[in-house]
Amino acid sequence: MSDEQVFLEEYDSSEYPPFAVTCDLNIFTVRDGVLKILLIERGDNPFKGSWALPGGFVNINESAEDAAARELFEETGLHVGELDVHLEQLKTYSTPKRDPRMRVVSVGYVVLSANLPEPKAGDDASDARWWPVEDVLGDNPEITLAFDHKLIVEDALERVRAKLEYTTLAATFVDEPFSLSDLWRVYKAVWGEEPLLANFRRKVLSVNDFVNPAGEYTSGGVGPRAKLYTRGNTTEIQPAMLRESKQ
Amino acid sequence: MSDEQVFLEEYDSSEYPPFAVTCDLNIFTVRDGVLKILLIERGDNPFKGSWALPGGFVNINESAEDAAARELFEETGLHVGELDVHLEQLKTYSTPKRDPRMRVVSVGYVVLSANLPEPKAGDDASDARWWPVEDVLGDNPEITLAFDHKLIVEDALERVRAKLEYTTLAATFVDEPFSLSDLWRVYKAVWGEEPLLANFRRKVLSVNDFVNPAGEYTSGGVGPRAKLYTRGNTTEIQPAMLRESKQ
DNA sequence: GAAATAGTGTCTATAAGACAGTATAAA
DNA sequence: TTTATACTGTCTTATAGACACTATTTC
Repeated sequence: MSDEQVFLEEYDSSEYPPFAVTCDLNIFTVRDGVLKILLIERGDNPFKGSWALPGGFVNINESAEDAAARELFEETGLHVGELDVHLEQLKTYSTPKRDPRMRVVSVGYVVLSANLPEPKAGDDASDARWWPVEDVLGDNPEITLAFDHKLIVEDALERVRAKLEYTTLAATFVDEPFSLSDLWRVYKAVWGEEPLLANFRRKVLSVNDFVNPAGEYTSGGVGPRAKLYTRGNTTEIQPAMLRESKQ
Repeated sequence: MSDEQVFLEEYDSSEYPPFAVTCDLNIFTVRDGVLKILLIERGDNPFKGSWALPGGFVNINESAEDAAARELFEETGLHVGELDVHLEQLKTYSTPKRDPRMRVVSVGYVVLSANLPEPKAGDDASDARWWPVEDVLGDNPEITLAFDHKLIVEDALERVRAKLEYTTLAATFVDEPFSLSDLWRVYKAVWGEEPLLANFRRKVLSVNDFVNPAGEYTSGGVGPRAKLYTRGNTTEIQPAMLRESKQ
């Protein structure tokens, strides 16, 4: 046995402070032109009756990313790796009293996905539903967030807003095929402000492989038929498309 | 006692997997026109003789940020809150076998600071020194990184490079007062490419309150006296100053 | 025809890339 | 006088903002 192997055999890890590690998922979708986030009403203490981000404990033999992907599937049926599902790490939250039960460090994640269905009630939590992000972060008295989850949602929203500026992630929010107006409504919903549609069209079409013509057109509705597109393979928008509030 | 208080009194947290939580610091400085990172040679197993990021265990009653600030002070004498010290969370690393001793989740941080002194050897680690980042990430056989620290340094470097594009953080790398050429050399060292000096000057001076004239001029050296500046209060550069490789 | 929507074209302002050119100080 | 450095100016190009305008479809 090598020196290092002997060391590891004899190593006693019990002297270090034990933490629980969890993941919290900010799952966003755009429905009816509104940015929404999936929250779960807590059926148990602590924070019984408050709303919380979906998530859970990281198992001893999995990474936080794996735990996040697992929880995402359990909660929504979505698989990471599908083209219209995006998962990324947000930030880690570790203030000592953030969970009154025990010492918990939580790794936050952001998930974007196209038009997700209404969650079926009574799965494992007492209630799960899509909330408009505006209600969650505003002063809607119907909803109180558990733990430090309001802070986490604030960080997640800013991350998503910023990412639409310099990545093509907006396209993960729409079902294929989509029109440029569909994509424009995503920006409108996420940013809470509307780029001028004519300039928006010019920008999107000028970014190579942001969207590709699907060869189809819309039918029905008022006005001319809109050309439909599918998602391209480019991930970055260069130069960025800036929010008005960032200029 | 309230329902929630009773619940917390009776709560048994022992059923959840115990993790150790650490922080790892990527402490960057620019010395002699070269971007350098502080590494510590491991005197003990595991990875004895390899180089590792400074850091340590998060205590049960402190946040990961507090632990990072504490370790930074222990390692360098720097206090977070000083004007030329910047600390920010990078990312959390949690793959199951990343530390062979035990299950460790590590929160990575990035620290930027002006021209730091050579660390005094034989503090608590067997050896501590500034390594050129290029050597650390290149194939210099003199240096092997412990754990997944090479991956962490790669992420940290990309973070710092990106941040110089859209923030004024480059100024935390220079001692006050500084000339525009000093600031330009920071960009050159971090990016590994040089923006055209004339255009760089125009850009920096066009960003309101990026730098402020100190009213002084350099003395000595070849050529005309350079005007000196101090750091301004603006944190964002809008529009960003892009690397050539990002265009 | 009115209204909503899809899409085009153009004028202007801003900012960056490229680079020429002037001035200053030390060796 | 040569060399390195500090700094200014200008021409061109790329891009975004603003907005007018045409075309198509439903009611």
